[in-house]
Amino acid sequence: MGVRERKARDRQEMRDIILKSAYHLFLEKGFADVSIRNVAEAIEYSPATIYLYFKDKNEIIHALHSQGFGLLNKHFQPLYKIADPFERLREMGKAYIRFAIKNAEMYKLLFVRSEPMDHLAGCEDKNWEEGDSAFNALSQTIEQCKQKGYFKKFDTHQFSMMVWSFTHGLCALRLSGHLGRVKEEREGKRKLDQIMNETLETFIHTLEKLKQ
Amino acid sequence: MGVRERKARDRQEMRDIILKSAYHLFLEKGFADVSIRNVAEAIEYSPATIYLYFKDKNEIIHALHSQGFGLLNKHFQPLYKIADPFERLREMGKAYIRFAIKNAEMYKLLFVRSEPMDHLAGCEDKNWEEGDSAFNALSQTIEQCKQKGYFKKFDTHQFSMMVWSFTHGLCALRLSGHLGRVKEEREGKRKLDQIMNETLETFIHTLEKLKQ
DNA sequence: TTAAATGATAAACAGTGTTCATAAAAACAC
DNA sequence: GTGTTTTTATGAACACTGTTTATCATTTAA
Repeated sequence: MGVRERKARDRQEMRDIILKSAYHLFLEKGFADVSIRNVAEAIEYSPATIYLYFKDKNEIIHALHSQGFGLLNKHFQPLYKIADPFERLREMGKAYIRFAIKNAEMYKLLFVRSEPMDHLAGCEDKNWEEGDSAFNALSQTIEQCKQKGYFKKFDTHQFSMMVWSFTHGLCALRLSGHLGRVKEEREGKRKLDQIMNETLETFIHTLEKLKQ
Repeated sequence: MGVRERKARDRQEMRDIILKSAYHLFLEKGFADVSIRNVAEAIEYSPATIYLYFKDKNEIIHALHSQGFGLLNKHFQPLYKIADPFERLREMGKAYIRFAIKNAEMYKLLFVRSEPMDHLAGCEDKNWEEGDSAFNALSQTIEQCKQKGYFKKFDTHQFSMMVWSFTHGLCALRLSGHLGRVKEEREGKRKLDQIMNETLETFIHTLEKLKQ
């Protein structure tokens, strides 16, 4: 009797429907403006029904959070083919920024909002595989750069933190609207995407000078 | 008859009372968990009264936003005495991070939340003096560094953007809880503040190598 | 003293996340 | 097939949120 299995399958299916609908609404209306009632209406169920499949709104957010990291890792995958580690590092920066701009709401969910991290702090024993996976990709690339003569005197972990901090900072300033407020941009001299590329290139350029 | 003047004074006084109370509540309960009704109760007035002094919640947020920049600029003021521009740059980084940690909710209001920037985008003609002031302090310091032989081949504005991106990224990751989730920290090897200092030092160290 | 303007508020509107008793449907035991 | 238990779904409610409006008291102006 596979009735238990079918029920488990049905349950997972329902969870997926809710998540998919919630994600679409996030993309449409932005993260802050989606309510449980919106999701319920979209899937043509009562709001209370959602609470049969998710403990609360945070659990939905966290589920999307996990999916988002999967998406980010997918964006990174093609870059692992790049043999030269420094070139790969540059392309990782570009890919990271592309991801942040193309999936703005998702990026905020992954790296700006603190709710998912708080939720994660609750279950402390559990490792944060998705996050570590992305960070390890960076660390490994930097380690390989070191073997090619870059950043020789620097600690790999600290250097990775620094690179991540810069890249995230650039994306965060862009998504929060602060980048569009700097004088030069306000005067319309440059487009936002151009500023981001130039700033990334400036950063990469400083790293380039750290060879041997 | 100074009745107009007195009324204007009373009005400003009431606005200050509301702002002060709102700020205290923000510090206590965090930005997201403060409502107009909370503020009203704290000052012992009806919620509707607040709307006589502020158009809506965003205007309160934006008023605090302005005050926050004043506070940040105050934190920077002592640093202008430092003669050596590179040393000043380092201390600006430290001061920025100190400010972000000590005034976490305010920092989020200033640099993470997008509402104040959206509100600012509404009145486009108005310059954003407070923000430019802080950014100019950074730009000038970097310009002076260039005169001392640092970053010679770099554009001042782009280089300033890069430095700001890094510093903000570090603070943002800390305040959103992402810094506490990196493997090394999860294993309890290092304290958060130590990580931030080390990462800043790593960054400063890369800049140091860009002399002449 | 009367008329107009201002200040303050209770009540209401439309929305939020969440809980709970109730009703319908499916699974199980006999 | 009947009766019982478990699962699934929901309407209604609770305690909130930001904001608006009609109403009332007070202060200013004529």
